[in-house]
Amino acid sequence: MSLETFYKNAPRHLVAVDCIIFGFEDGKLKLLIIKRKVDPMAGAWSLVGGFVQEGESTNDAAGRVLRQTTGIQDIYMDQLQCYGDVDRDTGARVISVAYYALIRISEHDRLLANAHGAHWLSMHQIPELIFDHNSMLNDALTRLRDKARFHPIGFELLPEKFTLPQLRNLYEEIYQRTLDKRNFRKKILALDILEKLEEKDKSTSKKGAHLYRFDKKKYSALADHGVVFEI
Amino acid sequence: MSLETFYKNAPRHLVAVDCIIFGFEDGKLKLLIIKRKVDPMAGAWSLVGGFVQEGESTNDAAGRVLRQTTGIQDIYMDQLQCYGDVDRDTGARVISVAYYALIRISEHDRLLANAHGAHWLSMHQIPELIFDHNSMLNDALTRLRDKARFHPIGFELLPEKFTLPQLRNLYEEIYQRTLDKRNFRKKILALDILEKLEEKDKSTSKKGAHLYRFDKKKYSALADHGVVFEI
DNA sequence: GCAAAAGTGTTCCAGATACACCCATGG
DNA sequence: CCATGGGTGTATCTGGAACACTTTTGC
Repeated sequence: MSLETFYKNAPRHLVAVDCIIFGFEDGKLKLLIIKRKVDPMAGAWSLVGGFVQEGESTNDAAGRVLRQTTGIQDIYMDQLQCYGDVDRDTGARVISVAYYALIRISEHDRLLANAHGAHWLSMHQIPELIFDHNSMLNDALTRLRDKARFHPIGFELLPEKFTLPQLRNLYEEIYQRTLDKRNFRKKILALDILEKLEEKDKSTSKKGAHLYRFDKKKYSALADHGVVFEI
Repeated sequence: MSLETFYKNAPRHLVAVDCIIFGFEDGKLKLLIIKRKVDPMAGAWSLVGGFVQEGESTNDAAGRVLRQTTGIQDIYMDQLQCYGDVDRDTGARVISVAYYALIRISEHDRLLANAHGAHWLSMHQIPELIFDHNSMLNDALTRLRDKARFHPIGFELLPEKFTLPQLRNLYEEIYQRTLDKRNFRKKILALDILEKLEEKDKSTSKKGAHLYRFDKKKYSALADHGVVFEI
């Protein structure tokens, strides 16, 4: 078979990306979802997504979708997996590549998000989503937990300065269980990626909790190599 | 935007599946690869793959490709991830979904494989593969190791009856390090998924090693729930 | 002065690791 | 009888888990 016929005879498909966008705010793990604008299922809740364009990699497509919705770029994003069932999209046969992203809610453009009809909802408020988007979310949560066991990705969700109780709270949200204060503190400080600041955050207690910042160099070294970071 | 234009205006893409097919034979972890039949890169080594057809899910496509090449079905297979770079295939823009499979070499159809120009090569013999197939293989190896830490998938690669030294050997191949005989034996037997047979395999020693078979019920319970199975 | 959250060490236990000798048998 | 790979038990160490009281300060 010639090159021509090999590629020319193959069927072509619509390919989309869908983004599971996690954030952390008010001590809750949240998800950014939108009201779908087009039929079928117009008006229903949906992950943010879009079609992969000609000359655009799937990674780039996911970055673009995220940027268009939240206004930010250069954020943590990983491919989850491809969803390729024939009938998953009731409007047409669409193969979707799902990505999950971790963003600092404080740093994103709320106005832009609102303009796109996007909303941050905490995990227990998540409604029925269109198509297989609830499955995607579940898979993303599983992946997030797996990933967090060996990589300190939790930091991607926090503002630049944060307190240890905040960080612990984040992991409690991710794993849906309480964590021992002392053990958590011990383990996290042992990683030696945190810089303790003089400032305190008194918003949640009279005594105030020390603010920390992570040491970007040490942090990225760990993030790259992968650390055992069981909580 | 109407349903019509939303889906109709979106670009369509060639979508392929590529399979990283692992096997285990003669104490070596092996990979099934073929000589590519079409240009570009005709004659070069390649993973087995094919285009996703209309009305065919990506999972089904991977199953079909595997069946066509090896003659077997109902085997362990998982999606690895999607490879979506624009220029990854030099013949055309093709988005590929990679799958990895674990098969018992003894049970597959060698004649069929040969007819397709397929060859089993052990890991250290793997040549340069086309496109991004070497990356896919590396990613699959990483995934295999991760998966094997918590799921007893190693069994998928062995014949029905196997000896403990064989099983240990398999894990040594997967992890590329030697494992302590006694500790391995202790841990594997503690899982309580093995049935010891009376027969011995004397092909590798005068004394002979006991053959084992795994208890399918207990095995699948573990495989489903996921076990901590650190070696 | 008291309520409310932050911060701090030690003990215990389980599971991982390290390690050396005897066994069975074919040649 | 000996070479070869199979099979077995124990001591040690490390890291995770459990656990309660003191500190600070705004009200």
